[in-house]
Amino acid sequence: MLIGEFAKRVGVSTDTIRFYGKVGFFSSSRSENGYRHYTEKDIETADLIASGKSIGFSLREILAFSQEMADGVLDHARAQESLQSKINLIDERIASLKRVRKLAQQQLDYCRAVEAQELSV
Amino acid sequence: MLIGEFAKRVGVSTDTIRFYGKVGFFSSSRSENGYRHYTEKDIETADLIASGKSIGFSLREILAFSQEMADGVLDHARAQESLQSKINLIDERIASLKRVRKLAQQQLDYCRAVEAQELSV
DNA sequence: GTAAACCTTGGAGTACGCTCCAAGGTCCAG
DNA sequence: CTGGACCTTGGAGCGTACTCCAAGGTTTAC
Ligand SMILES: [Zn+2]
Ligand SMILES: [Zn+2]
Ligand SMILES: [Zn+2]
Ligand SMILES: [Zn+2]
Repeated sequence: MLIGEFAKRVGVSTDTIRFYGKVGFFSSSRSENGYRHYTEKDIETADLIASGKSIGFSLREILAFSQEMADGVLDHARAQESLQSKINLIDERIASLKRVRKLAQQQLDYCRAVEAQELSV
Repeated sequence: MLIGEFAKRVGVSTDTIRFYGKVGFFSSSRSENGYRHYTEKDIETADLIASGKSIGFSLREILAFSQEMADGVLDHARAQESLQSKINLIDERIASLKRVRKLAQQQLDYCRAVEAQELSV
């Protein structure tokens, strides 16, 4: 499919798609008139970009990750090491999020308690 | 304490501290010669910035959050609503992280399986 | 054959979060 | 009173991730 349809399907602008292409994502095949072509696999890549971005990875990190997902070319030891370190990073982020969540929850509880006290006085 | 000592204690550059100050963080008290002063409370703020950043919040989001943490001035209903929405956002991020973690884990398992098969052939 | 709806490139501009000057004031030790 | 280690401001520059625009080629539809 062409860039307009592709962009609509993945929910971003055509400019953004071209930008991702420059970074190194997608199959980069063109028809004779120069128009970019996108496949279902590119849709999966776009979904991975969305996921990665939503959890705070940079486009370059996501690119490296998606290349490890492709595997086959890379040697297994390297790919496994990289995937494992990515998993460790994710675990750290989850732990961080939980810490901040706890902080927010405590503050929320505190705020409610103060409010209740104010109302009872 | 002065900016140099403060920056060292929180582990960032003095430029970064001044930048955070411009954004709106810290107590912004100065001595007569114009030097910035920082307190233990500012250390806590800096820690909050570090946590917030590590989990993908922007400085403005962290600023809003830290102001809600201060509370007292704001009305309770508003503060509670905002804290709750922040907790919901954190929960979404945790869910996203877990999804990507699962993807990575599957790929890792797959990579190991392929490697094992290659060795046995 | 021309209008509309596509596509192309390049380059400029934006917001964020720094980072690095330059030029100069302040403070303290010897 | 001079050197060195602080501090100040302002402004430039940078990497990331877009976003917008101008100028122009292609395709399809009437
Ligand atoms: Zn195609
Ligand atoms: Zn409250
Ligand atoms: Zn002080
Ligand atoms: Zn493998």
